[in-house]
Amino acid sequence: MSKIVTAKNTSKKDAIILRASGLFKNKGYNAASMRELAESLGVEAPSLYNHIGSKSELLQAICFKVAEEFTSQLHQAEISHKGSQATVEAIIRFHIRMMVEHYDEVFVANHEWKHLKEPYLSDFLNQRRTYEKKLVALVEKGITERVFRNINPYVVVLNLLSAVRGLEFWHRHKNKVDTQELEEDMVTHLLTGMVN
Amino acid sequence: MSKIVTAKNTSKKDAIILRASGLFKNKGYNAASMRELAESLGVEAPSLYNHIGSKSELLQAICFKVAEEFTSQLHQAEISHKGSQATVEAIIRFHIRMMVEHYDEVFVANHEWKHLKEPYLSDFLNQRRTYEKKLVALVEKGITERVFRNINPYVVVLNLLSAVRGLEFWHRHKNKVDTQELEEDMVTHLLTGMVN
DNA sequence: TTACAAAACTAACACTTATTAGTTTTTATT
DNA sequence: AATAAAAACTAATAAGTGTTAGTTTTGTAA
Repeated sequence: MSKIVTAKNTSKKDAIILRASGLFKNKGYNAASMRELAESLGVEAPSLYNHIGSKSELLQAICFKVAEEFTSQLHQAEISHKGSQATVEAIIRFHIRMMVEHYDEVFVANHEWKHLKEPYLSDFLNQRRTYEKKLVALVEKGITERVFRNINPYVVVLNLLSAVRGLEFWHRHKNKVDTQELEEDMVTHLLTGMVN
Repeated sequence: MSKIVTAKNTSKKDAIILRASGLFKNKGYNAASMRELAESLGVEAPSLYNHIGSKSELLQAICFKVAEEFTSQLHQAEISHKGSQATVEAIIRFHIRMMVEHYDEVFVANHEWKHLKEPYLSDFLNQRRTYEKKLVALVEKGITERVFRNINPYVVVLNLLSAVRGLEFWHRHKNKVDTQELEEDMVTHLLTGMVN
């Protein structure tokens, strides 16, 4: 009937993935049907297969795009050779920005990764473990440099990741707290609760 | 073939609900099939319907059991007329204990509630909103009494709930951090980062 | 041992799912 | 205007879903 509308410089595949992110976030991967996705794009379900290979490919695209962005930003932060505190702050701010600007994709990567098929599931979990380990190492380094307090670095990383993930709550209370204020408060609190 | 085995003082329905909690947690509500649930109980799927009404009834039972426990504990804490700080501490500790002792059920209530059917979905969300509001009010009271710092109470509650929910991460790192140490560290950190 | 109820079973249904095949329409290029 | 490629469509399929009906087995009490 109609056609899939794309913003300029984005392929139709990208348009589909973007819609899938919102749908998967709202209903969960399994409850979201291809018919539903197609309808939200103004198209019949089989038409999608002119642009994509399968439903699970959509989930893979979302999860690995997010994982890659976090991984590459962490890499940038590591090789920037700033101090430990500035590095951690940059990472926190990046997490917050991702959570605000790419909420749907990050949410899906956080909640629906378990529906990835092998070998993608193992791959994803490995990337995640690696990411967490690097974060722990970064905090440990800061501790030996006496930039950070001597708190169990696993607990610190757990608190950092929990706090930014907690922005999911905030997304349901947007009106209550201003965005910029939230970001500053959160960074300040997380850091000054941690820095010597 | 065989029979559903129950611990003493628990009905077969309760045994099914307990198994369903683990299954729903691991695979998600939609991906978990009744045949799978039945198999894990050593029984054929239709046999389950001698004890339960429907699949969604299982989800309801899990979600509302958890919601009720949190609600009633909050009520107990409120009428105990301890100081604001002691009250908040009791609530945090209860959250942590629930997360440790009833991980599966709490996880399902946190992640799979969106698959509840109406009117249960609205009911659940209302209970949740009420809970959060009471928590905010409690923090506000502490602020006016100058027991707590003057931080945006929504942000404080957000951080509290995020932190305890973050124990999901810890469940995958159990070996790295001792349980008791974790609880004490977390309470101390959350409170002394908040108390005057 | 007989009788009754609880709880298992098999078979089947109605429905939804992702996906494929084959065809027609649309779009772009010569 | 003719042609080729892209992308839509309709129809259909195989697999999986929760659930019901009807039947048989199991456990319990008289």
